[in-house]
Amino acid sequence: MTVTLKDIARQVGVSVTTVSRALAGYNDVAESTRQRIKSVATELGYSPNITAQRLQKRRTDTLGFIMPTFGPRFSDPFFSEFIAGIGNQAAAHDYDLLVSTHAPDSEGEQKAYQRAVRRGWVDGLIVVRTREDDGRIQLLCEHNFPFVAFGRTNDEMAFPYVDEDSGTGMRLLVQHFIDLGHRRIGLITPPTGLMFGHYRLQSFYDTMRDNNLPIEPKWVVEGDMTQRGGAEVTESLLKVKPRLTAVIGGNDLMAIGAINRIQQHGFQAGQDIAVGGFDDIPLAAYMSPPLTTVHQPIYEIGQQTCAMLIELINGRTPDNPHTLLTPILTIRASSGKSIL
Amino acid sequence: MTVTLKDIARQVGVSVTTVSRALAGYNDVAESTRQRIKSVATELGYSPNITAQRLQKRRTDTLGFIMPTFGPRFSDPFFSEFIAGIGNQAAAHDYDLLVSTHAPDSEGEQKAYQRAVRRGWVDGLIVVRTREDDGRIQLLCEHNFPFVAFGRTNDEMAFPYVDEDSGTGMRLLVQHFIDLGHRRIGLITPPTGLMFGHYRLQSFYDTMRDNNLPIEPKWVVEGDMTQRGGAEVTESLLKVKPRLTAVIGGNDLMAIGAINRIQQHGFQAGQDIAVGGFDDIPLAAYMSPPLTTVHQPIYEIGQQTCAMLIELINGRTPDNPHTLLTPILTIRASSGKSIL
DNA sequence: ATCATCTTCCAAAACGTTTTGGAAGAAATG
DNA sequence: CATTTCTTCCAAAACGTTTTGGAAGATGAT
Repeated sequence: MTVTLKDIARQVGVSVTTVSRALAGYNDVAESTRQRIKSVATELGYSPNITAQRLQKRRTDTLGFIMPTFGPRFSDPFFSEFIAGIGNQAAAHDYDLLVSTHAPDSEGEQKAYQRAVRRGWVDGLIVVRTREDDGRIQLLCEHNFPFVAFGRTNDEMAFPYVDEDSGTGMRLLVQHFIDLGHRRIGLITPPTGLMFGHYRLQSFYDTMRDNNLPIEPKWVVEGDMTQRGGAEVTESLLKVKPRLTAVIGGNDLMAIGAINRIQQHGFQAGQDIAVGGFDDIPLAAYMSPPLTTVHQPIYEIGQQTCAMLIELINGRTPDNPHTLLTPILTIRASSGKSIL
Repeated sequence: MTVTLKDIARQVGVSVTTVSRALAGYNDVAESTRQRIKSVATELGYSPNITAQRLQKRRTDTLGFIMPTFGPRFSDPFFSEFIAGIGNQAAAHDYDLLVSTHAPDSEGEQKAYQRAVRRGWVDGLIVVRTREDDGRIQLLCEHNFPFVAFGRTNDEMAFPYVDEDSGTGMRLLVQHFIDLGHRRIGLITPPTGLMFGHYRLQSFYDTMRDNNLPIEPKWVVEGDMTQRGGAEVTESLLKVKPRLTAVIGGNDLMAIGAINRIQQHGFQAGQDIAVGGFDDIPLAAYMSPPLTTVHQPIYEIGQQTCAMLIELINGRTPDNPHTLLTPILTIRASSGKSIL
């Protein structure tokens, strides 16, 4: 039932070629013919078949984003903001965005990436939450498939990425606490294997050492990036003696979980125990107490990542294929006052 | 450079047809030939060109989801959970999910829908946040395009949807407050035009009336679904004399904004002023005070909506094209104790 | 009048797949 | 032996577009 070039051609009494070229705006078709063609086209309600165009052009004008979701049920404000960033950027360049969700390092995820590297599904991929020895990135590099990552990796492979300078972010946060007089600071790290967790953990150690502060192994626990997980592991941090005076969450959700558990134990977050987070999700400012956190411009990162990918796909080399964004420490009430 | 059926055919010394049918598992090709073909196929690393398949099959095996984002920068946990729901369901049925973001009722949104109804982009659409006189739904109905909505509309057009029973949800919440002894209850409504806002508002009025409680116009203000907006309009609610004893947010984010502003004014949410929300986003339980809210199973709604759409696309009539989910009131500390 | 140059058009190939409608030969049936 | 029925294969068409490489006629230059 859908109307094709052939239909128009028949009606106007001209070849398919001419119709195609008339509509595409080539100048080798008489203006009068073009007008007739155009009017018939709109009359019949013609619109080109996208799939056919794609087959012919051998490109899909589609970007892929495989969301690493932890657990089937899943909600992280990080992702809705990030998707908005890449989505808007993609739309601005007339690209579609294909999204699929898979648990990190799962079989489904692997299949999805293998499907992707076979040309013809999407023109390029956006990879987030890079991991140590990241199989996804190795695969993409091997197949020479266009992609841009949000995050670096430990391999020495060269690939384009945008990343926050997690190390600096952590340093700012820890130093802030130290400057307030804290000596015993706990840390809830992201799951082992995530690169940004690695940088943050490393920088946590470094900053403490640079300030000649010792760290007990018990001060560092691992969370799963959710508020629930953050709350649970906070239990063990609260058992530490002598008591920790500050706790840092590897992301805002875990920090929020920590605050929750701290208050359940009868302490005041921001007074008895200072708390800091990472990301500055929109809700961070609306917690009570409002959360001190390292601000990451997620939306902009999404935009930049996407823009870089589009450059890459179109054969241009991005001017800065290794963008490192310096984070800003946003101080709010949860870090409390000086305890000196 | 990509390997096609033709390459395999040439190498094996057989026609393209035979290769295609061998790989597709038809039984009109000798087992020995099939084996040779298969081994050559894997040897060459063949994978079918998806675009060509789509052109031939005249279906894209792709679902579309046009996310109504308020403002360029945007973050709502609702959406990441919803996307996870539809995404997983789509993947389970071997469908891809195409996501694009547009401001509600914007020109871009209109174009996106118009693009969609032209067959060939996606096989079906998922519509969320239905509106009064929803132009999107009218368009889709006119073009007889397969879609399923999360939410009803005021038109009497028949279309498949999944919806929460917002009216009942609001009734539960309001009655809960009334039972606790509240008489002056404020409401922050979602933006005018959103159907679920309409139901909630209506049910708010109804429940108050059924309890013989009057409502002052000043008790009802409109928010924009963000925590920030919720906080701002709470200002005017706090000016009401005699003082409101309870405030309901049209969604959790606005309720959180309200709590924030209430506490800035020196009141204790849950003690001086009770607060309730809608959605039960994962963070709701981790607020301080934890938020009393109407639980919506967003992930499941996403799954159901998607499953229904796939039924529809494949020509099956869903067994229940008008699913209404009964919400559950989740009582936490923010609604406080009885004030009688 | 001849040749070169525009202008306007189009047939055919191509993109990579699936499906249709047989054909050729082998095997089974009468 | 003559038919019928399997088995195994394939050429060609189809999906709807864009691009290539001209061709035919008109116009201009000499």
